[in-house]
Formats: sequence, C-alpha cells, structure tokens
Amino acid sequence: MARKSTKLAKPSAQSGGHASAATGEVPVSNRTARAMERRAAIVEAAMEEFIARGFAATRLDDIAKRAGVAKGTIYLHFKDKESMFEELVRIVIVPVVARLTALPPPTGSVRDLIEAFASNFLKEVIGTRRGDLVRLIVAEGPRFPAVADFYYREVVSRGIAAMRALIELGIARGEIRQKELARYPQILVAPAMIAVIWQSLFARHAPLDAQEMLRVHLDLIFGERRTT
Amino acid sequence: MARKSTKLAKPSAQSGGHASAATGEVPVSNRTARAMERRAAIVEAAMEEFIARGFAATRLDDIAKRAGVAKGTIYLHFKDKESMFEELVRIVIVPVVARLTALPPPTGSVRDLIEAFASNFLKEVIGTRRGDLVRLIVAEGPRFPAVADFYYREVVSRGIAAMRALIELGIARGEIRQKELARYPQILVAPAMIAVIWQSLFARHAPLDAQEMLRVHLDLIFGERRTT
DNA sequence: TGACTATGACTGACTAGTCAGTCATAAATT
DNA sequence: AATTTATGACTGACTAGTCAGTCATAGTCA
Repeated sequence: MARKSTKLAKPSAQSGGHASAATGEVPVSNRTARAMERRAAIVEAAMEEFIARGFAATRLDDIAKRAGVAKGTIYLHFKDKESMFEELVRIVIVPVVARLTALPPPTGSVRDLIEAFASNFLKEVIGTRRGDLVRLIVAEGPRFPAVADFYYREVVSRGIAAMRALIELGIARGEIRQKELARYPQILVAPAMIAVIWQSLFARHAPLDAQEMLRVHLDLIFGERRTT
Repeated sequence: MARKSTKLAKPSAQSGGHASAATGEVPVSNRTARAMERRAAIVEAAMEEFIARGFAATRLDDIAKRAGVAKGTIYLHFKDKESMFEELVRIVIVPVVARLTALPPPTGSVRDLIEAFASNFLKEVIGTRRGDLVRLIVAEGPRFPAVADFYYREVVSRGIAAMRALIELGIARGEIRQKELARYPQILVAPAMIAVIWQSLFARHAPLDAQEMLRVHLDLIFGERRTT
C-alpha cells in the first residue's frame, strides 16, 4: 500500500499550503490558532449540513469539503460522527442560552421583561440558523437521548423555570389574571416555538409575522396594551 | 399491531406459504383482500420504523421483517423508499383529518366546540403513534417538500382556517375578547402542538398533563369557566 | 540571521461494511 | 398448465472511519 502519493510534488503550489502567502494576509500565525479556526470551520460546516440533510443523510465528505479540510482532519477534532453531532449541539446552544439568560434587567413591568425576552428570541432564534437547529433537535432528539437530555436540562427546564418565575411575579403584581398559567409556562412559550417551526416548514407557503403574533399573544395574557 | 397474520397457524412450515390450508380458517380468501392486508401491514411497520429511526436510517429489511413479508413484496406495493414514505404520510393523515374535520356538531357555545375539538385531538393525536408522525413530519419536512406541501395543504391550512372561523364566531358572540386573535389562529393551536412534541421528547424528563394544560389555555382565551 | 532538524497537523486513498433495489425462482391461484 | 404473486439471495453504489505518508512550522544551533 504505498499510499502512493507523493504525488507529484504538487509544486505549483497553489494550494497545499494555505494561501497565506500570496495575499500576505496571514492573520493567523501559530498552529494552535490555525487548529481552532479549522475546528470552528468544521462546526459551522457540520451545522449547515446536518440542518439541511439530517444526521443520517449527512456525509462526512461533504462536511469536510464545505469546511475546506480533508476528511481525516475531522477525526482529529471529533471522535466520530455521532459525538460530533452531540458536541455540535452543545457548542451552538450554550452561547445562545448564555446570552438569553443574561439579559433580565430588573426594570419595568413583567410585560416589559417578557417583551424584551421575546424580542431577543425573535432576533436570535426565529428564522435563523439557530432556529433550524432547534428544529433539528426536535427531529433527531428521539434518536439521540444525549442530545435530548442536554437540551432539556440546559434549555427547556431552565426556560420553563424562568418563565414560571416571571409569571408568578406578574400574578403577584396583578399584571396577569390567570393564576393557573404559572402551572403551564409552556403556554407562554408555545407560540414562539411554533413560530420557529413554522419558519422552517411553511414560510414558503404562508409567511408568518412572528413579532406581531407574539405581541397578540402577550395581549391575550396581559390584556390589550394601552397605547403608550 | 396486527403483526399478525400468518403467524398463528404457522404450523411448522414456517415457510412462506400461508397457513390457510391447515387450519382451514381461510379468513381472507381472495387475493385482493390478502394483498390489502399485506399492504396495511407494510404501512403499519413502515410507520413504526420511520418514527423510531427517521427516514434515512430506516432499513427496508427491517420494515419487511416487521411486516412479515419479504423485501421484494414491498416493491410490489411501493415504487421506492421515498415514495413509500410520502404515501405513508398520506395514508395515515387523511383519515385523521377526516375524523377531526367531521365532528363539528353545530351546538352549544364556541368554547364547547373548541373543547370538543381539543378533546378529540388529545385522544387521537397527542401521545399516540399519530403524534409521533406529526413530529416526524416536522423532522423530515424540509427534506421532503412533497410531504411538507401535502401536510400544509391538507392539515395546516385547513386547521388554521377552521380555527379562524371558530374564533370569529366566538368574537361575534362575545365569548372571546381579544379580536386580534383571529389574525393568528396559530396561538390557539400552539399549546396542542407543543404538547405533541413534548410527549415525544421530554415526557420521560417531565410528564405533561396535556389535557389540563389545554384547559388552562382555553381559560386564558375565554376567561375562567364558571363551575358548571 | 540563516540553516538544519523535529514535530505533529493534515491529507486522501483505501477498507470493510451497509443497504436500496433487482430478478431468477418458487408458491399460490385460476 | 398458465398466470399472478411472493421470496430472498444477490449486486452495485455508497460511506464511516483509518492510517501511511507529507510538509509547514516551531525549535535549535552556529
């Protein structure tokens, strides 16, 4: 098996190396930085491919091509396809949760708080690649208990708890009438989730103004808003 | 269910032949009936497998084994794996829609109507194999435009229209306050969809009393119900 | 500073295995 | 016997994962 190769010395050079030379940009210098960049490229490419084709139908060759690396390189960063998928979810989800979690500025009414939250969710998730990831988790969850567990633990249970706290505050302050709502924070969140799914599946058939829908939903919970 | 067939009798002759002779039961005699039975068994088996593993990861061999037929038999009924999946969705969805559609007995309040609808949905879909199918459609939809189109056309758009009509009636009768709700019937349906997904993904982590949640949601829309 | 060596990140041809779809043959039915 | 239906061994295309070999870079020395 002489791997062969050697191939033509492939002098021409263009490649192999990274273009660094020609353009002279050479921003990344040391190896580690380069490796991190590649890892990021792989994660990005993998997300695109998994979202587009689902786990089983995604080819590692395609991920490699899209990331601009050789297939073997993927295995320098991830154990196998499955754990790549699981890590991928973590890598992408964690920062989103962090950002979404870190923004409760304890000011104003509960409705304002929730509205701020919703507006962020709208911007960060609905209709974005991130939203597609959520759909992907719904899709692959049953086959990846690890992913479903992670998602439940890190996103769902936290989100539900946070919403419940907000609802209880709203009830205490008299902003929310329906006391039972605290038992099912899912109701508060449901339209946002539906919006995520709708954008992935039906936007082409019937576009949905998610922002407006969420506003109407909040009006339903808090009562129509007086024109400020 | 109904793995059925053949089995029982199954003398020893495991063989392919059908036991018909031995027991003399010969329930289904003519070919067409037999063929229909087999087709149904294939559909049933395929649904189980697709739900459990997703489209790409499902093996036709497994479907055949589960259905109790040879792989080749599948190809007597379906052109290929892809069109089998598409037909499957139609075959399973159509009767559900028919049943769900056919039940508006024009009696009582709008809330009663919606409640009847919800209770049916609860019984027929949430937490059942059918609910899993819905999740599967959400999962595979983007890769099967034909399925997404069909589902939008036959289920979503009809459902939205029906809900909108109901909401408008409720508004006209003074049962529903929020007039804007008619613009987003999705809000009315969202908790039910969330319940479907929740049961597939998170029931093991945190069971959800879907019926109670839907009741709370209707209370939110119609106002708390007086104890009848 | 320039030349020489050591390192390990990277490559991609290759292997072993999987699975959709076929078709020659067998079984059942007429 | 002729015809229709069912079977399952088989094929060929495809792909996850491997690993011998390459080469850009970091490190060392003069």
